[in-house]
Amino acid sequence: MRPREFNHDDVLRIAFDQFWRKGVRGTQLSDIARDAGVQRGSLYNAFGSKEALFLCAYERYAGEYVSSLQKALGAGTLRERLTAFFDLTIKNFRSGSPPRGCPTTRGLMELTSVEGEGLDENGRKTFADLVARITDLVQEALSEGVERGEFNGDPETAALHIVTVTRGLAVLERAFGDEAQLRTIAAHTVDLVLGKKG
Amino acid sequence: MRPREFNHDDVLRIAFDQFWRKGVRGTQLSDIARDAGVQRGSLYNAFGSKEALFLCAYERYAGEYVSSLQKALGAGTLRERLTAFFDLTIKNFRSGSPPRGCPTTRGLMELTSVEGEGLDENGRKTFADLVARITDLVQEALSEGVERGEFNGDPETAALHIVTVTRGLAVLERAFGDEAQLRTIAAHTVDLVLGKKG
DNA sequence: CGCGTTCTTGACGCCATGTCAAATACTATT
DNA sequence: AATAGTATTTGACATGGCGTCAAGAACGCG
Repeated sequence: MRPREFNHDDVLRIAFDQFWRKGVRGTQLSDIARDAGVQRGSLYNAFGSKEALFLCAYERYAGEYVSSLQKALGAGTLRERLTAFFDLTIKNFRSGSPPRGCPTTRGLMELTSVEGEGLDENGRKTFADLVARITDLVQEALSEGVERGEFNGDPETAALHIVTVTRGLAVLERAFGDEAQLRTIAAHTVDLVLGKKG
Repeated sequence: MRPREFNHDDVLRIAFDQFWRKGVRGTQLSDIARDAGVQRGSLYNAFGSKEALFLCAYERYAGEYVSSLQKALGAGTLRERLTAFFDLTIKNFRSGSPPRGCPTTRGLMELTSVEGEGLDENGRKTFADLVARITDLVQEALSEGVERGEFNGDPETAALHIVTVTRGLAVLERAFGDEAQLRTIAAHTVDLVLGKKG
């Protein structure tokens, strides 16, 4: 069989970069094909559709993202962990030039626009998985905090609340683009969850 | 001059309904035209473009939405007000069949996908305005709460936090579609802001 | 009663997605 | 080493939606 003439991973990286910068709708497969030095048809052959390519590229990113969050949530006091978690989240929203926003939230909203259909449901599941994985990481940190007496409350509910705030931050970033505002909200959230002095 | 053969407001209602159900991308102007009994060309003549029509339809909705939130935030104890605010927010996400999600968040994410361009910036501003208006309403309720001794804290920061949670709820609704989960987070947020017993 | 302005109508161009068949390049088999 | 088989590449094609435009239609006004 004839071998691929392009590197699967390179294409995913290039595609993700474009999707992140221009959105799914704003990115044309011909752009990705040009940047990757590949014919459009080859992308269809390899991935099936634009949305499938996006999901592949997205999942590749999601793995890296989750492990960086895991690292942030893994060391120090609970307050330090949560602070590092929010810092990384906000930094992620505001990296690139211009700030790129949150790929997760954007992708979810873009792909689940159409009601009740195949690929959209696929996309929804993919994004829901990521949110669930992040929630689990936060919950784990909170549970360890309970054991160490740094937190008393329900880790499950608190984790949901924290993750909800991060998704909300993604929307506010998109609406206002004000990093200081995001940091204020994040710090306030940590204070609310742990108590002012923590 | 020749008079319009269609009712401006009717078209906006029909358009908004479609955009809400199927998203901006998933809605075709021909659908709206058919449902409204209007030619596609007339829509272009009246509104200019698909995205402009969406923004018109959206602004029409935003006014109604904000005033319903205002009503929810205007009576009872602070706890009752915030609870009513979250109830209405969640009910709004979950109304229709299937649940339609949050038009604000969805629209924002869909329209601001492409970086740095005219209409997208327009859309961003429109949505940012709505979020700001809602934040103001919440902040006002909190300030009144401070006067009445029902809340002590910074109304501005707390309002930002609460609105951030509502935007996050919109994302979680999209991801999981679990109304009970949304209600848990909302109740938890009210407890955090006002104190458990409030 | 016509004049001008605005709205309507339907055909058109454009562009992006997605499809397909033929050509191609490699592997495995004999 | 030649050949059969398989997967990939390639470029042309079909489809369909957005947006444009010129010609016609309907009304207010002089």
